[in-house]
Amino acid sequence: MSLSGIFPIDRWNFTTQSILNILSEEEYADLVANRSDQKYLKGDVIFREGSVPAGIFLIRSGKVKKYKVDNLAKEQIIYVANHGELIGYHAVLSEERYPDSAAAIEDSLISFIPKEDFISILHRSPAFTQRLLKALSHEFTVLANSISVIAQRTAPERLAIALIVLREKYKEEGSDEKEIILNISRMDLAGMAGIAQENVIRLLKEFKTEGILETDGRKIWIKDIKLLIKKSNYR
Amino acid sequence: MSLSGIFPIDRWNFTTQSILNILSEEEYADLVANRSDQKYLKGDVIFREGSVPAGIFLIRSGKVKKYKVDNLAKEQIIYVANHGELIGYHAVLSEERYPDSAAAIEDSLISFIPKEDFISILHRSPAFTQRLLKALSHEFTVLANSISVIAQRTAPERLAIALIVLREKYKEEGSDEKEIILNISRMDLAGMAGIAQENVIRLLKEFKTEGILETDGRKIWIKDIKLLIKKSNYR
DNA sequence: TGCAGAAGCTGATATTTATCAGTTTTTAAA
DNA sequence: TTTAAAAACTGATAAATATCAGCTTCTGCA
Repeated sequence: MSLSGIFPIDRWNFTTQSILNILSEEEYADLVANRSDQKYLKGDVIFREGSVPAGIFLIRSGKVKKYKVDNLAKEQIIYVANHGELIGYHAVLSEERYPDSAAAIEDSLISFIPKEDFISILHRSPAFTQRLLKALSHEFTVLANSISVIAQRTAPERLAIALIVLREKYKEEGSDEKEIILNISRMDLAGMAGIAQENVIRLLKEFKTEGILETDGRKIWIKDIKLLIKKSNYR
Repeated sequence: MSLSGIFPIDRWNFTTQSILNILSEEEYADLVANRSDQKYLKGDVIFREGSVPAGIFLIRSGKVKKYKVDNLAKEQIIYVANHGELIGYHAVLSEERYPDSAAAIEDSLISFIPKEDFISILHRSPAFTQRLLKALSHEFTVLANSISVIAQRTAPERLAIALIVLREKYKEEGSDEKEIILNISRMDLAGMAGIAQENVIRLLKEFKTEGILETDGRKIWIKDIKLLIKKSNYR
């Protein structure tokens, strides 16, 4: 599933969206039996780096950024998780503290699942364990890819890549592709691409004059995905 | 296990060194029954990004870099694996092509294990599967950490961090700490820290005048680890 | 609807880092 | 032990990006 046959979009997504599908109805029911649902407003923190995990989170609706704050500097966004995805399970599995923080980038509904229930299903379902093993292995691809991009690409390329990836995440099933609107702060965009917020704005303006996108306040509407892919200089 | 109580060295290492310990003697014997051993000279490529995996590799002796080459640009080193570690298993587990390449950075002896044997043990030993799940989850910590460092640290800080991490990898059990000698090319150092090779050399010279290290040809001898940690500016 | 705070945006400047075009030193093979 | 190739190193310059200090426009709440 490559975007326009050029951009390897599968290299940018974890696959936790589908791992719960492998559970039987009964197993799924048991997994979520003791869940507690909570609404998070845009900007609300879900968990913080360094704290001890008590369970995992299932994003029912909304979008969540996973990020690290180095020293007192700006945030680096590691990943943007969408509805249907699990977050916070790494720390449970590795028996460590959270290596990163998570916060809602739009209003989100999120289920908390106690770690005991997660571990219990893991022990009960070898198929689920295998599926998780596969998902975690794929994450290596995604993260290695990010490392290489951040280290080797120029700022305009990184911003273009961030926009392409976000566009997929904001794409709603069935709706007209031309109507995809990114609703994300310049700060978060800067955190994703690893560049200064001021330069994000300057680059967006440049992209605008090149006919790649339109903006309206914080909203970004990608008009020409082919041009954007060209800008990203991928492959 | 933090270095000098400051630098979180555990954030830089995968844990595949110990995952085979969980196997029974019989399971281990079966895993390596059909292995083939091969010697790789410094610089030899073990597998290449994009190729189809046929098995996994166990590093018997030596050191291996895992890296990505973006477009035609320089290599970005994702990880340096030491003797005792497994490599190439992500692609087998995720049923994808290799997301990165691997090459020996010193003469190494490496066992190739057919993927069927690896998968077979995985199905046979739930304990091994759990251990692998834990190891893969820990990798998230390591890679997320790398992303944040590459995106947010200055060149001297990144080089200092690379040297600290390498020092641990070159530390031989039991030998005098003062005698640790890094034998690594400036090119590989540049690939690890994500900076130009010329600047690696300039920074090394700077570190030398500050009394942090000594060099002799390609060899680097870290004289003052405390000063180096200070240079890395960690925490 | 007015208003305050947040976020978006701008231009000027400083800083960092890469690039280029070499020279010198090291390494390993003949 | 010579010697050619590779790697280490140097200085000058260019390019990319961050920082700073401010202005403007949104946004949501009273």
